[in-house]
Amino acid sequence: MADLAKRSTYRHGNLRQALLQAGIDLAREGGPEAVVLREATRRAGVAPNAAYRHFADRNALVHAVSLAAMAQLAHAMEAEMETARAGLLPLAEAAQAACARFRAVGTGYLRFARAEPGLFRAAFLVPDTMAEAAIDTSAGDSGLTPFQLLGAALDALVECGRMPAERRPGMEFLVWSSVHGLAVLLIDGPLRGLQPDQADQTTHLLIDMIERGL
Amino acid sequence: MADLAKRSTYRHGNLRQALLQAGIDLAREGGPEAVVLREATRRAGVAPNAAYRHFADRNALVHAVSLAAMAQLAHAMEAEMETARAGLLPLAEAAQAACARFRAVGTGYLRFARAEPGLFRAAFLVPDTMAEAAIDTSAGDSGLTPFQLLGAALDALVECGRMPAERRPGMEFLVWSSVHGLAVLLIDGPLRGLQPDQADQTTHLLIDMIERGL
DNA sequence: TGTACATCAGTGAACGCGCGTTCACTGATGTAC
DNA sequence: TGTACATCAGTGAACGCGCGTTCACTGATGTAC
Repeated sequence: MADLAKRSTYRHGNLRQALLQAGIDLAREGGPEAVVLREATRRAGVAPNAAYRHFADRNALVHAVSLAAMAQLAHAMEAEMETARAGLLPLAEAAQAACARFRAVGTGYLRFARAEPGLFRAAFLVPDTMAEAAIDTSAGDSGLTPFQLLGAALDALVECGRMPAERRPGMEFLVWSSVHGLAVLLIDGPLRGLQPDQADQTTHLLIDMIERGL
Repeated sequence: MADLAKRSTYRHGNLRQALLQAGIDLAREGGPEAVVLREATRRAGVAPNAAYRHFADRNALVHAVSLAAMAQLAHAMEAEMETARAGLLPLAEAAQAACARFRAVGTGYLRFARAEPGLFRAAFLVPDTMAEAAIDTSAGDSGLTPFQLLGAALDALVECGRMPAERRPGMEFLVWSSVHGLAVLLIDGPLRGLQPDQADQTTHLLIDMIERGL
């Protein structure tokens, strides 16, 4: 940040934060495997081993970057939901609002994946083995993780009768799979050549298909 | 293969094939980034630079491995389709057969991903930028790539009236996304902790959801 | 059928690279008296 | 208010590692005469 240039003599001040930010930048540019300890210290203007005052090893830095990336994903989804909410007529019925919210969850997810593919990939290192790791510091302003945002949107669909309650259990995994798959194919996979408007269109069609299948 | 041990003096005989096989083994064990030129030559019992007689560079080897992995994926899907076909009653109607075939495509895809996660990941380096790269040497016995197998299964669903024709265009991308996403979440992502039977169950539910959404 | 020769698949040694990590250190800062 | 001292964030040099790749070479094989 501003600190990076300012520092002329040593005694850095906020090296941990500077290293984390450098790590985030690296992940943004090249995904999680591009988070290289030495490069992070270079960007922070510091000797390579200084990093070990703040992170146990490279893995600890990557993990911190991953958590930050997950939080950014949550933010992007929240922003998309807010945009969708604001676009509704004041007296929209509950069902319409729930649908719009659900679509915004998916749209926000895919928007972030396409805008920040490196961070998106970095975000998916963190849940160490279980989906239960959703209770994390990887939340957005609302305090919810991306996974929880999706769950809440599905709950709303059930409440307003837009989706049968007996299908609700486990449904977040199915919806998540669908949206995540498109994200991966778009940013890493064989669909990476698609034009932005084609990608938008495909996103729209995918969410249509999911809605039909709820 | 057998050659690997047999070779005592040099003049290898089939070094290209041996290197490719070693590369496939490496990808199986650790994904595409584990395909290391030097290790492949070690396994083939040959000096590191000997590889350059048969592959332009490391990338060329990885690419060949990736094509082979894609072909194995196609094989797994074909096998699953054959199993499904054999399980039908002799006089099953077309709609039932088409559904079974469609489900087998998805099930086979996910089965391969879970059985061979390293190869599965390696397979997805190959389509260089476009989905058009589907016309490749990455086909199975039927001569069809995984992508084409899915397309054919969808065509059959349209023909037997199980799916509206106007939704057919582009549908393979949507179905592919859904199935691929679950594969990624199961092998790399937050769902990697699921028990095999839970994964089976989720696979089943996902394909149910897709069928409803066709 | 025998000999000279070109080919080219493999050898062996070496290169430069950037990485993560460890070591013994130094000197500015904050604290106790 | 001034001084002695412990703390600890950063330094500088070095390590071993495995990688991809290049070089000049050698010697078995297949071919032309």
